[in-house]
Amino acid sequence: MAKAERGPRERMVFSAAQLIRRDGVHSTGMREVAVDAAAPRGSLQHYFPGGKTQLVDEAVGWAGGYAAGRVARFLAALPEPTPSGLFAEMVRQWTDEYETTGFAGGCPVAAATVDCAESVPSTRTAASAAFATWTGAVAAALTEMGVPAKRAGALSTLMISSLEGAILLARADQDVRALTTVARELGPLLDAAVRTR
Amino acid sequence: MAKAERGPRERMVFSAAQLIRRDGVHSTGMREVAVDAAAPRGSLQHYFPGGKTQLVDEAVGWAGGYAAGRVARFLAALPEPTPSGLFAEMVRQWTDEYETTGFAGGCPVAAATVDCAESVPSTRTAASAAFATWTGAVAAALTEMGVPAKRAGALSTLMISSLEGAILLARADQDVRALTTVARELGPLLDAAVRTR
DNA sequence: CCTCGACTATGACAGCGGTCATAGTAGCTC
DNA sequence: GAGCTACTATGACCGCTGTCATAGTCGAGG
Repeated sequence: MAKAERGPRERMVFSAAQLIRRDGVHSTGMREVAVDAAAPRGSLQHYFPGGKTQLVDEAVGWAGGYAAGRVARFLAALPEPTPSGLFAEMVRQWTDEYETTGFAGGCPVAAATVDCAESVPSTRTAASAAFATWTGAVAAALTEMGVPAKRAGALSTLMISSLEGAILLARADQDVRALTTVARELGPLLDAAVRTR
Repeated sequence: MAKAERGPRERMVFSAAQLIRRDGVHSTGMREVAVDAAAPRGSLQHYFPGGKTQLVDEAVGWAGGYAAGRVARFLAALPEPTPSGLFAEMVRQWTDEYETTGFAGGCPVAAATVDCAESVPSTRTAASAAFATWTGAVAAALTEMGVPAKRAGALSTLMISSLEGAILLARADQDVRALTTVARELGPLLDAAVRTR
């Protein structure tokens, strides 16, 4: 799972994100992260002197950047990009994972929000920033497709909200139906926002 | 916070739901629940021989029933019920709470899903059931408003997905904007599904 | 009064988790 | 080779948590 080429520090951040995604923040131990990343335990305190909080915050930030990067890649890959097409791709990433590898993981940013929003201010801030970079990427993609700037922000919020919620439902039900439903119902609304049509 | 009239058992379930809502499942201790419920610690093992798992499962179930009950009450209170009006009320419950008492709490069912979906099968099932009763109540309300049965199910999934996601965003941002945005953007789509119009 | 069941009250325990302290190694520069 | 820095390696500690065990209270029924 952890790609070997990266340095141990980045591997630990990556592993932390993966484990948080699956078990939540509190159930993910530092030792567990080190083992999963095939990194020495002593490196934790060396690279993350801020302790677990710092590691979690960086994992959340990493996830935000990763999600934004995916949006950009989707946009580049789609032949004729439309809002509904983008959303369908975002949803498909999850349905693909759930159908092939099971319903083990959710969104790490959501997990951090649920577990730390009230207790760890810096993590709450990190989650907010992660959501912001993600929605920002989506909004930029929408404007590039011809959606007026003002609505692009609102629609990106709607897209990511319904995606996050559908992920929750899908994991609870162990069924991708919520995800496919959301994509189908929201598609026409999204495409209707394109300016010249 | 805990209403005094109820018995200690119900108070503990209620307190568990409240604490889980705020701190997540794993960060909520049994002793803490007892204190919050003003219940004796010894009663935990008496009323919940299944341990923490049983308590959490019941708290999740309680939350599902509570959410469904709210839907029914909204429906009865609205003079001329429309899908968008129902959704606006569902959202308003959260914006009201956040604006008056702060962003301390999220949805307990979401918290249980994030923390236990992979590790505690019975809790995952309980969360699925809670979501099912909630979506069921919303779908029933929609059909009563004239939405065709098939779409009512899909729209209820969409409504709850986007509500749950918006709750996450709002908590992370400490700003109700995501909630109000979702309500505004989704309103017309929901009302357009009413059969005779 | 005695008993019995429901409930309450504590204390102990074993496990685990994050963090600190300390020491060791590797590689580079002077 | 001395010395310095970056990184690795462990062991110990302390606090917390869920759970178990045991004992106590209290009210109703016989």
